[in-house]
Amino acid sequence: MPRSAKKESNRDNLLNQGVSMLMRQGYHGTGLQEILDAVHIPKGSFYNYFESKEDFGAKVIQHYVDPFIIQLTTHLQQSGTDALGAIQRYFDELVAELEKNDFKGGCLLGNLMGEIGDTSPLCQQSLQMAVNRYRDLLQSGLAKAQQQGTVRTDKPAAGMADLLVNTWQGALLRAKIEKSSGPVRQCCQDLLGDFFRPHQAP
Amino acid sequence: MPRSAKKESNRDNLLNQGVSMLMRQGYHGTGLQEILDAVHIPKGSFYNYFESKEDFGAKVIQHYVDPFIIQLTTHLQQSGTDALGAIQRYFDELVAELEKNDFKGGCLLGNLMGEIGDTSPLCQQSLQMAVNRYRDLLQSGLAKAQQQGTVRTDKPAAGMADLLVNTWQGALLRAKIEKSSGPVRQCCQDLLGDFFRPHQAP
DNA sequence: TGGTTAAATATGACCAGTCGTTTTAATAAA
DNA sequence: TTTATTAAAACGACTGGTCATATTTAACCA
Repeated sequence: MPRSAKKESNRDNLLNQGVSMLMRQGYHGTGLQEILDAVHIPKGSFYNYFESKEDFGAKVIQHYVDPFIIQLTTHLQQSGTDALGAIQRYFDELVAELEKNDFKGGCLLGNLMGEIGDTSPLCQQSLQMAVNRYRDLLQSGLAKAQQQGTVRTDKPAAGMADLLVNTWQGALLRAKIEKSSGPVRQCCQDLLGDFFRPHQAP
Repeated sequence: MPRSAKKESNRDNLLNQGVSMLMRQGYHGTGLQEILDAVHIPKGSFYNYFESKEDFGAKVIQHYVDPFIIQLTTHLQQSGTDALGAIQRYFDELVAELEKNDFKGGCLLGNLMGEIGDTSPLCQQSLQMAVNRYRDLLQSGLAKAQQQGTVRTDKPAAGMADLLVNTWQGALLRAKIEKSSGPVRQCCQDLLGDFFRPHQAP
């Protein structure tokens, strides 16, 4: 294996491990040693891949959000005539995975926004970008649903996307401490199934 | 000063300091030494007041929520004929304080739910109780508003209270990383000003 | 092509400092 | 004096980060 490929592989392993450990144990609750042990990379090598723990955290945040963008994009592309249904099915998948994980972890973005969102400038910027990417995609999906007549048009799609993201985050926190998917299911029902629907039947 | 009184005073100082430091820096991001220095209590004395850091965290959570309960209760009692208005004014005060603090900290409950909500059983239980107390009070306020005709009655007050709490938490996280009160203002507008309102004008 | 060297990368011992907690000694109350 | 409480020192483990050394790669000239 060429050297640069191994470096990339190591880097990727660190990021993947970082995602799962930072999500479950938090930023300050996770030591570098713990992550490095898990992927069998020596302590001294860490700083060949990342400038600092803070830099690593910022990169982990970016790395985290990619799969979600892909997942939601796929749903939106697959169901061309029913964007709202695509969004609903996407969130259903998230709920299922949350239940599979016994409500542990939740969302890395939400957890880190709370923990270091206003103490680490690097991570703050990374969180901003990640959340905005996600919100923008959701917004485009809701706009599509508006055109299709399944979502009310008297409110801007941007505002609804923000509301959906925020409520989802809050519901995830509740789900975490209640060990129940009730809050996140309620979130989807209240917003996608009620608030976002057009007032008048067509 | 009698001994027991001083002990209570020390205990209270530790809790107050704990609230502000845990809110700003998180649980694992705050050392006991830091808290003890701030209130001039020797390190060795800490375990006379609390069994462990985790126990301290759980007590801090309980201590945190009391003022909010009082504040909201006061608003609800003062404006007897307009419960919805009381809730709105209460949240307006929260927004104002958030702005005063430059969007730092946010909500201790939200931050700790994300950071240690599923790793510390003691704190998890304390978080559950604190959030439930708050949610229940909000629910009673919304139920009152329903009786007064200012809030829709086709949805249970309990569900709306949960939705409000969750959206507020998520909006606080967003406000924190965007350094803007936009998200929390939007939260109040969307829910209290729109979603919770009766469908038909009277 | 083969051999040499310089640059790039990987490594683990080690740093000073801090963590939460425990033990022990001093102090105050009874 | 006896008993209970407080405080100080010390504990081992661990923190993020550094650095000299070892190893590998690539560039060069013969």
